[in-house]
Amino acid sequence: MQYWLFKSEPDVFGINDLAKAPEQTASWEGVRNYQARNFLRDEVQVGDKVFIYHSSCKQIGIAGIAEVVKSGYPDPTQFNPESDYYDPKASADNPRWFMVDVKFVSKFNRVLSLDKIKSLPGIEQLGVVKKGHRLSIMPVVAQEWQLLCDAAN
DNA sequence: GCCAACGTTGGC
DNA sequence: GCCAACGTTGGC
Repeated sequence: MQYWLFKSEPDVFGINDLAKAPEQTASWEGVRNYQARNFLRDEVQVGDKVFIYHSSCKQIGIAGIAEVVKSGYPDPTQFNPESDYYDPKASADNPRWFMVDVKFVSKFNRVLSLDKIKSLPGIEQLGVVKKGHRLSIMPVVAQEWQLLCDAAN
């Protein structure tokens, strides 16, 4: 079992949207970055826990927790010319982009803010605190996960 | 809305 | 395969 952090813009899809989704489950579609794609395709597994991180918004930080309920499979939006995520170079035989399904687990009483996260000793290796780190899917080690959960309570 | 940092593209 | 130009991300 591994831990992850998924970034999202709450204006597009945030922790509340996940909580309100049918069966509180949603496809994590639209990831268009190769390194993040590789995580989704090869490493994210059913049962893994995921921090939902809100970016580009008023309250930046970790908003809650989700759990992976389906591991990597081709993201259908890449085949849909109507979609913002359409990729003309992708084909059904040779899909380029992958996604997983996640289910809502919990929402923090308050967002664990980026400022607070940065202030935690021992968190220096977490991608999200590094300047210029733009990866939207990133691994979190168990120690960091625990630290962040403690800080959220 | 600014801008630094980063990823991707495409000409050579 | 280099690298400049361009587009995007994301905190501020």
